Amino acid sequence: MKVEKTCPHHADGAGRHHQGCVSLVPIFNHLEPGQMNEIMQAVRGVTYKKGEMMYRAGDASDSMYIVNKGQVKIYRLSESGKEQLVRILNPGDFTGELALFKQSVHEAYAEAMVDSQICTINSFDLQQLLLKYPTISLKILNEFSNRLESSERQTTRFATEKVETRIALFLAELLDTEGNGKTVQLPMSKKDVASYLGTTPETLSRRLAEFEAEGYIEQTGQRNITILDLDGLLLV
Amino acid sequence: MKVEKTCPHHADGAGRHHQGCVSLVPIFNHLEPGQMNEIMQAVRGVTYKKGEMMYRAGDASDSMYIVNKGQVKIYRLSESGKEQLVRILNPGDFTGELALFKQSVHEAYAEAMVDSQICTINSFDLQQLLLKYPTISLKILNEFSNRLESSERQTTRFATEKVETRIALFLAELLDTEGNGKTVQLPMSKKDVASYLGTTPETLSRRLAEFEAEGYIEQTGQRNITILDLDGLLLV
DNA sequence: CGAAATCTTGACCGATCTCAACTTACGTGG
DNA sequence: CCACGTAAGTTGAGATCGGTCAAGATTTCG
Repeated sequence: MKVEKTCPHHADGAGRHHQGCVSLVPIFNHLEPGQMNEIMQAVRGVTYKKGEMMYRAGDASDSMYIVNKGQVKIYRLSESGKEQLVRILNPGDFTGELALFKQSVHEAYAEAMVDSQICTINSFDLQQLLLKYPTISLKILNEFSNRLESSERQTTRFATEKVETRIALFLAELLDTEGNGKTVQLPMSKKDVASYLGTTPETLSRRLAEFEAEGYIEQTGQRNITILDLDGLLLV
Repeated sequence: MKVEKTCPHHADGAGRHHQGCVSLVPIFNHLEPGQMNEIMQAVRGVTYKKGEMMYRAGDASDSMYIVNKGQVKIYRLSESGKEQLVRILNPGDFTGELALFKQSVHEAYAEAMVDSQICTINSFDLQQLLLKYPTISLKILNEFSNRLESSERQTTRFATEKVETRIALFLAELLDTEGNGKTVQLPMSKKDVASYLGTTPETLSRRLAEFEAEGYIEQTGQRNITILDLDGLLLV
């Protein structure tokens, strides 16, 4: 649970670490070098070990977290205590946003899935930057738009589609997003996929077996799925 | 389907209509009069009759819509064609945001539930305003944060709670938001509530009848519900 | 190599959807 | 202001989807 600070930018010569960190963040990478430097002043680097929590539901929220290296999983607990995986952050993704623009507490949990390097920006400092460099706001607004769009799409799927269909759509999206030809690799364990899709590992396993029996897909290894008949899959 | 333009701001003396329109919009109402005038230059007023569509899924999206008077319902069709009500816009609320920051098409439908007055701002003009007055961005970011938060909360509920619990939570939230004492008034028909909660009118009707039989609530009229035992309701 | 986690498969049960009939409320026009 | 037609809401019966519990297989990692 211990948090180690890395690349403390006040230490001599350590600033370079931030260069790598900040410049790979989409919301900042359009700025000029001078502005970039100013941002680096506000950014702190932190590393988390696998399994460490970045924040928990109920924690006060006062920073934005940007993933520099590693992978972070965001999940929620429902009112009745069940866990649902909300999303996985990869390098360049950020979180903490929900509470950045109002005083509040986190509603979700953020856990490092592997050893990860995270950059944090204090909420107040970020607001100052946004006021000074309005283009950053547009970037963030754009990111929020996308996330909101996909969250509402997801909500509608949960509200109207059965599990079988949600799984098929998930596979189709994977194929679209990061498919190499016809094969997709699950970005997380099947257990986590089940949580993400609002079902159980048992049901996921059964449905995938069905898809395979019907010739729509082929499972090889534990995380690789070849899509044999995308159209058939989507007709389910 | 006919759209009538009202308060055309180029016509003499018609600007006053905008004053009322713009000033009641939370994202603008912190600005000074001079800035407000500039914004009014970019805003157009439009009225929609009950049942008219403001936009449909697939339409190109290039404006932000702000409800001045009336009520607008936003809903989606899932991949399999089922409808889900996403939210209801009341005066001061806005929509169209998803596509404002990237070229894209609407994924949802916006329909006037009653005769409504809407203010629209062209996407390009809005971006100029955001760059000029960064505080507007912060307001919108704040609004997006809230909406994202509630959308993800909703997703988690769909993913993990059964219908009974979702209904109970919905009632509890209504009570919290706009409850006068112990009585809530449904903001829409039960049919729409069912759609919003991702269930059917039949199931909603049954569960409410159960709640009533168990003494948690009392239904009077078609849209009024008195909460007799909130704790009992939430334990369901 | 062994413990722990993940994944799979089976059997069962319960929640919710569907279809259908009926009742009630609402809006329009006479 | 009432009557009618349409939409909304209710209630019942049956079918199905998906969750739970349990056992076994497989994988991973120390």
